[in-house]
Amino acid sequence: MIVRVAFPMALNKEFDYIVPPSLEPEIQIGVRVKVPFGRIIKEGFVIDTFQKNKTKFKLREIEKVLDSKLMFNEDILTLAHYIQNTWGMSIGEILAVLIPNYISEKYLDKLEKPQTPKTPSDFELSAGERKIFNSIKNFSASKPIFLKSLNYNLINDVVLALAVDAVKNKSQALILVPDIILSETLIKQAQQTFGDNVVLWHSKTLQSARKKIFGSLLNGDSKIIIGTRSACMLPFKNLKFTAFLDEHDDRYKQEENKPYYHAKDIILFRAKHHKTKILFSSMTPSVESFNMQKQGELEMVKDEEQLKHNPQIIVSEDKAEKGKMLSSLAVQLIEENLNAKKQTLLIMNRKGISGYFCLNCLTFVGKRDITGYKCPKCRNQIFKDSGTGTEKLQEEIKELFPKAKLLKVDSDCLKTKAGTKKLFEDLEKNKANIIITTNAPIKAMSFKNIGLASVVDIDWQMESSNFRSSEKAAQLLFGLYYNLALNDNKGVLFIPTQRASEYLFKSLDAKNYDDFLNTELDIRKDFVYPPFCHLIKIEMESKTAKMMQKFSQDITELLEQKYEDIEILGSVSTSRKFGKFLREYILIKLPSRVDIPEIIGFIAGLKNKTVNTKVVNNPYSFW
DNA sequence: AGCACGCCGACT
DNA sequence: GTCGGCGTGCTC
Repeated sequence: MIVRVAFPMALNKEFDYIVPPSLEPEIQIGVRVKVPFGRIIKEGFVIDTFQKNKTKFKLREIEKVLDSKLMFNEDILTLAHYIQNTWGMSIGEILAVLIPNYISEKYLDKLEKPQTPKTPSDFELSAGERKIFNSIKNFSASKPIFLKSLNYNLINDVVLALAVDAVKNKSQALILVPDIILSETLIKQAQQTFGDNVVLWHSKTLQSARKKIFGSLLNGDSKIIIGTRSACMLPFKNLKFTAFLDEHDDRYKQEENKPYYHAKDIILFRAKHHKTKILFSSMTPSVESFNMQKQGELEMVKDEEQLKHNPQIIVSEDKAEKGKMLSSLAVQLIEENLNAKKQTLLIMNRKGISGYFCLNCLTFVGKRDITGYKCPKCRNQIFKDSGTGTEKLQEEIKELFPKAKLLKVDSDCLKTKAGTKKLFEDLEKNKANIIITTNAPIKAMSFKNIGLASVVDIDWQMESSNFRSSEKAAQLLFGLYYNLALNDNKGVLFIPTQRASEYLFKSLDAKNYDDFLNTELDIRKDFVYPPFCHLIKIEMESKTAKMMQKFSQDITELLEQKYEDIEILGSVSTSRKFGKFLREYILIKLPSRVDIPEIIGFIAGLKNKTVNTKVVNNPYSFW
């Protein structure tokens, strides 16, 4: 017998070996083996078996079979092939991601018969919720369903009811959320109803818990998994339902580490095998989903929520004084809001610093690499940064409103349960007067006391080179607007901008998100951006600008020669330096989703010693 | 990706 | 002489 073995290394090739007759009974697709590889012995995954040598090579023999239980099944192998073709990684590397070393044989041995699911206490749905639940249930699994609603409680109730309904038949349901800490309400509600059969999966889930979850899923237990994006790759046995809450959230795309997958693509692929019903929900749908809806690729279910009041939206071109962040109108609005004993929410995303101060003599030394740098005045080597945008804003607020209770929410605070809880309590109990935050957890926070919300640096967000920047800005602004509108207390949304004539602000002024989506879609079509083309990004990193330039020229020429109908943008340089490395990227526009594996493979083959590359299919980040 | 071979310069 | 720099080529 011959086996095909995939090694967990960045080599897009598999290797065949002879199985000595004594080991044949132990061999199956899904076990790991020890084999001679060149001069060394390596561990690899058996991904195929044959009777005859299909290669021109003289094969060597495997040395040892490492597992008596399967480490992966057909479903996971199919998924691995899909990931390889779509996101470009070797099968062995992908399997190493999908089947981490925490599956121990011991644990798999202990598996029992599938547990019989506990009967959930019947889910209480209101009449309106029941209607929506039924209409979603009546759709077949052939198209994803979009639940458009402004009511978080309704979405949670309906999604949980659908999940509970799906697992009744010895199957599994997955509820994906962008952020686990901000999904407390949903999790508590799920646990109350379904107890131990609710399982949480996120980056901080402990190894011991992961072992249990893996074993349990492989065992086919009925579970409702609530998790962040990586949960889409779990070894489900019979996944009958998947929900994407806040489907427009970019955190469903992984771009830092390989594989650079999008959870939606993974689930859409796996759904074919599992016959999974897919539900997207959001109050501000992504442009991609909106287009799918227009193309008839989505079933639409709308919940017509009555807004409690109609917040005033002020889009203002008033400039702040030089060196200041707040215009006089902004100051006036904050003051009025303070007098009305309501909370002010100031959102600011700019994290960059403008430079460094010498800690000894307070000389400003500008924005520079301070490693080993000495202060020109006092030769001191210790520096402090000038503070981020939010810190400057904080100083300005303190000066203007010394009596106001100020709460600064940094992204670190939102990473911990305690920090998030404290923030929500402070908001709920009206402990803070002015809240400054970098990214607003608007979905989970209380707007009960908020009378004024403002995004201080929306222009900066929109100036980014990301073609999705308008969309992201719109989702933030409309999200704020809807949340203000869902509360009784006559909140005001204040947007300082120098681009008030942009279509985003026209749609915002008209309080019409669909209008924004329509315009945005037209623009994407005119300029040929997704969903009207497919993008591949090649990131390059090099110490020398010359090598990088040559490499990007070569790559562009080769691609243009080889493929018709493609457009190549760039290279785009970035001011960001990583140590001594310069970074640039090239964007490739493909007319449709054709030939992606081929192109990714082709690019991967264009290696250069002095230029490191990273190829990202369907990129979301552009620095 | 690893790993070895092999061809060069610069040290005990 | 030999230690080590990295360019090249191969692994079933």
